[in-house]
Amino acid sequence: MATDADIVHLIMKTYRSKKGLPSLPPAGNRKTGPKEPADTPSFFERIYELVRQIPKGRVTTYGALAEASGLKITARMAGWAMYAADRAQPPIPAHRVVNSSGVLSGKDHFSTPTLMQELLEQEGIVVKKDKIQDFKTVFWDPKSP
DNA sequence: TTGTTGACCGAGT
DNA sequence: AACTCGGCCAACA
Repeated sequence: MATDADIVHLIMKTYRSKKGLPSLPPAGNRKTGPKEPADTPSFFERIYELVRQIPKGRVTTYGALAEASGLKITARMAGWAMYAADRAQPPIPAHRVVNSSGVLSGKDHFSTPTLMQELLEQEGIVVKKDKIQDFKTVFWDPKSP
């Protein structure tokens, strides 16, 4: 079981240096995306705040985050915020957010094709074919922590 | 202004 | 289980 520090270290590998902010695309597949969290009066920080509360070994969904935020935003907007997750400070455990089917839909945004799955497995979560097993058990609802 | 694009979702087939 | 489809809405071109 990895410590929080280990996890943060791994996630940090995907970060561009803070000073070189403009250099975004981690894997070269980023087309457009949200501006810096600070620019948008933001539900960004609100979402990130919730993501930081997800316990190790548990996951939640974009829709659950949107609903729990208390803001009028949709799951799509939560996903939009996660698009800039690598710029969140302090870092957030972005690997603990999956879609409502338990699929690792955001895995392409990590530094390697397997990093997201590896981080989850380190926390004891079983992933098969990009899908979380026993999703109901592992799911954590930010609305009722 | 309009059309297109997403780390989405739920219902339907 | 694996698809579609309509709704969603901020940012871009």
